[in-house]
Amino acid sequence: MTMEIICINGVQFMLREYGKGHKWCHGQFKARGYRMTLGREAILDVLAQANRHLSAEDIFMKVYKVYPNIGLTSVYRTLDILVNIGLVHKFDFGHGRARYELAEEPKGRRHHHHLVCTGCSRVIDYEDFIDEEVALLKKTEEALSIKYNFTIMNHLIQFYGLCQICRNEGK
Amino acid sequence: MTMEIICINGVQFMLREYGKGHKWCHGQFKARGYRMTLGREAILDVLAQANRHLSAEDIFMKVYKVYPNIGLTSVYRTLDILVNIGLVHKFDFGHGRARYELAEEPKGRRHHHHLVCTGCSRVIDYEDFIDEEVALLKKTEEALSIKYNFTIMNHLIQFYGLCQICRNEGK
DNA sequence: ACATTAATTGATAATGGTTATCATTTACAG
DNA sequence: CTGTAAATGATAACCATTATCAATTAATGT
Repeated sequence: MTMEIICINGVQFMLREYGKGHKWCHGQFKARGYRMTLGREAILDVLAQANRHLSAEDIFMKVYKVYPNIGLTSVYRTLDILVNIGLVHKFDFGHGRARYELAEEPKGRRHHHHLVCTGCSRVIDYEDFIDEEVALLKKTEEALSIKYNFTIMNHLIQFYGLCQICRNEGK
Repeated sequence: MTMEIICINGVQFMLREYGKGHKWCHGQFKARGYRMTLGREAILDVLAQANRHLSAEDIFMKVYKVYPNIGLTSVYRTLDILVNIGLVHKFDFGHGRARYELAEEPKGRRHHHHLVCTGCSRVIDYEDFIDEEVALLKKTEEALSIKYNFTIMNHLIQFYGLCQICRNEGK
């Protein structure tokens, strides 16, 4: 893992390279006229280290531990920018709050889909696609792009049902 | 289309058979200890006649025209029951409000997936699956069921991107 | 380094979809 | 017809998200 020291507002930061790392994120921000701040840096850090889809409040609390000046509003604002840039995916499992996760998966995590339990709200990620599945998905996206003249940027695939525990409770 | 007259609270109602029709819905309600009321009847009617995913307020307004006694609260309550029974699917396109549609598709409509434009929030339904797609989806569901011991009841597949209009505006 | 300026911030209030409360009404079994 | 628990609608509460706005700050040019 490569490292680099940068300096924001007089404070030194280590830029770790998770996949397309922070350095790259900085570039993306800058290129679009956004400024890099301590808060945004910390939010990116939290997202990069998370291994689950976090809610805005989850992110706020994690950032707060490291940077207590953070405000919930800024978390929402930054997430909004990140989603628009395409760096972050925003999901909704129907539990009343949105969930966010880095589009470029750090730590070797890969793209995954979700199994959502309608009983206990648990969400299981699975990423063990069969090659056939990936190939067909790609083919489907291409066909849809052409047929509906629609540029596909991302997809969301969720299976709803009951996990083992909830199924047994239903007896 | 078969018809049948029933009587709720002294008022006559025609039970139309949309796919698994109202008669069947009544049975589902009763079997679970719920009562059939004018409001619920009207909500089912609206859902059966809708050809797009409606929000709770959409449904409220449509029902109101036919049954002005309806309250928004009851719409939410009934939808909640219908979702739990499995008669209605609840979607969230990330626009701040949930969308509902009958699981058993009336009027010959079939199961479909969504193209969601992140620019204008438009939602395009498509139901022209390739046979291959259906077959693989089924296979995937079976594999996931076994691997994660998870009973799959439903799935949600959405492709996010830009429609023609929004893509051109982005220039 | 320093000054300038517009982007960013956080505290606060407002918004809006959904849910809880509760007294009244109503479906329906006996 | 009656008893009773389910269902209702009006209202208030809830909670995630957004808008507002004065104060702060990152980045640019000097």
